Amino acid sequence: MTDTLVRTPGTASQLASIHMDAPRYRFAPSPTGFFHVGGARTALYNWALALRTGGTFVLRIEDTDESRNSPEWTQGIIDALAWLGIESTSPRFEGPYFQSANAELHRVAALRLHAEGKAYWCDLTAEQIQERAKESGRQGYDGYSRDRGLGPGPGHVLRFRVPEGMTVVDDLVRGRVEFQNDTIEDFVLLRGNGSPMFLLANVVDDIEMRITNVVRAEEHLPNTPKQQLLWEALGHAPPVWAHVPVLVNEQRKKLSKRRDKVALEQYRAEGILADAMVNYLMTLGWAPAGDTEIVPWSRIVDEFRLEDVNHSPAFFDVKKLSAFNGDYVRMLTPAEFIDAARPFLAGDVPWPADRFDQSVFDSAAPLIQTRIGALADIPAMVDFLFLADPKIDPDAWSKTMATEYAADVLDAMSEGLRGCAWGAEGIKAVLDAFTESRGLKLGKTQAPVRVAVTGRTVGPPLFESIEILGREETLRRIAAARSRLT
RNA sequence: GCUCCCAUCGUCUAGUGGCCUAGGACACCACCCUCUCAAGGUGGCGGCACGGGUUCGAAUCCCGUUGGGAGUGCCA
Repeated sequence: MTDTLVRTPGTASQLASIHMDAPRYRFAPSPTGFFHVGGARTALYNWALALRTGGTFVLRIEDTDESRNSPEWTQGIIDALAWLGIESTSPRFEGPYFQSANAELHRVAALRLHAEGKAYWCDLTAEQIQERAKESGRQGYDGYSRDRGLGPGPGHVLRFRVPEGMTVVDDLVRGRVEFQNDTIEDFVLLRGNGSPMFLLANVVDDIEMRITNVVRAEEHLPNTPKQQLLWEALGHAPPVWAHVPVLVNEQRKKLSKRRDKVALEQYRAEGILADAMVNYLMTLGWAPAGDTEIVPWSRIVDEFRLEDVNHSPAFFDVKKLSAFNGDYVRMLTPAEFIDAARPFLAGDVPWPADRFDQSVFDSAAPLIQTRIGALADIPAMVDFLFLADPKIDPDAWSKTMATEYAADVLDAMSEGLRGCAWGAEGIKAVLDAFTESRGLKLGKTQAPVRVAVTGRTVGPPLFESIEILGREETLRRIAAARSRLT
């Protein structure tokens, strides 16, 4: 790492050159134990941009808060990014860096600001600040220690001396945003214990890592003038800012882990395909050209532009995600589908592990591929193939077996299936014969058979299912159901 | 409260002054297909928050109102 930061407050030509090199984007999550879908979208935006500009995606773990630090959480972030297609082995990828590793650098920068008169020490406690605010009727810190000339000491915080004037943030998605500096309080750079605050650490790291483009969620917009002031105070031209709208729930509140399902890992565990998640996330706040939103990543990389990102918050709609996923599941080749299903057929499944037969599943797979929203729906759709006895749904039973032809259709199938040619066609012919002889509809007569064999009224096509199940087992199930009818 | 952001069908969006009688997708409804359920096909429902301007002309530009949201820590 170079130390462009601490030494020289870059000359004009240096500043210019920073922005002429290939852009450097960054994604700077704090490790919190799970990966937020909002973070996923931000990461994807940065990744797409880095790819299309020939730039770099820098991953920095913002772990300066002790309570948010755990090595396995960092691994979780890297795994989640990899799942999204953001591979740490890519030449476009850099990091992970750890903010905590730069703590000394942050302090040096803060002290330099103090030496230059751009920051000052303050000994007021949070309570004292509150009291003063209450008395004066104004909010926040009032700059009490600005000219007291205090030095460092136990419990003394270092505050940034916000200059007079106005700070203009040029934002690629927001446009020009103006902040009057007198609405920005002298914020803390160094805590009473000497440790650096996020705002400082973030800026120092960005400078240190030669970040040229900061693309992050809108919630950081109010921080931006402070950070820009810091960039300038440290002698550098600020990066190109872009604040994308936040993701919200149905109440239009920012997605929070408390009330909303936000963990990427959870969607993954439910069998949302990575491609579907990526595609869906990219359509929140942005849309590809044309009349379909289902587009390959390569097209997204070609077309995505921050200037086209919507300005208002987007509702993270699980239903639409699921629809996207259904599309992606159906796009899979049979072999790909079987492969994708694999993790969902072991472990917590409704059948005993030793009864599972991969080849049986393989032949049933095409029948269920169009029938699931997420991969986790698969077991419930094929459980009858691997259970010793089908799990009979009571409602399905009472509804279908109460018909006056239920016993007869079971008898007819029992009889006909014994000698028919074994295949969906032959099996269907048996039921057809009975159905016609009674002047009924196939839709009616198949129901008792389906319940007897699979336990449910809905499921994959019956005749193919029976074919896969096998003659002997089918006959056994039909007989079992028939005997229950007395 | 203060600072900032935002405002097109229920939702995600297209739209950058005339191609808009506002397009697509999800959801929903109907029909077709059909052994159930899906998938697929066809059609339907449904929107420029409101009020002023500017303009020959406004969803598109300006102002205001209203309504949402974010931030407001010695968290990140």
